[in-house]
Amino acid sequence: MDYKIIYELVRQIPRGRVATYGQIARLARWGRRARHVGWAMHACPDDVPWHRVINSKGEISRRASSDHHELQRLLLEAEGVRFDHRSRVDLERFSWER
DNA sequence: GAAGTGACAAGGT
DNA sequence: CACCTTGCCACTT
Repeated sequence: MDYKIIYELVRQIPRGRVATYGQIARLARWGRRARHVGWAMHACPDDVPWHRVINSKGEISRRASSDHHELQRLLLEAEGVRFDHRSRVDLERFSWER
C-alpha cells in the first residue's frame, strides 16, 4: 500500500485546523479504510502534523502509551484549536475544509 | 490460512 | 448528546 498519499494530505492541513480519519480516507480515495489512516500515522514521518488528525467525534484517539495524546492536545491548543470541557474539538469550526 | 486486533465511521436507539 | 452495532480491511499472531 501507499501511505504516501495520506502523508501528502495530512501535510496540507493548515495550522489551527484538524481533519478526521474518515475525511483523509475519502480525500485519498481509500473508501472505508479510515481505520488504516490511523495505521499510516503509526509510521508517521517527522514532517507530518499527525496531531491534526482526530476521530469523527472530535476526540483525540489514543494509542497504547497515554502520554502522547496529552502532547497532541497541547500542540493543537498551541495552534488555537479549542477544546470543550469534554476534551473535544468543535468540528464545525475547526475541521479542515479541503 | 484462520482468527484476533485496531490512532475509525455511520446509522440506529 | 451518549451508547451500541455493524461494516471494514491490512496487519499480526
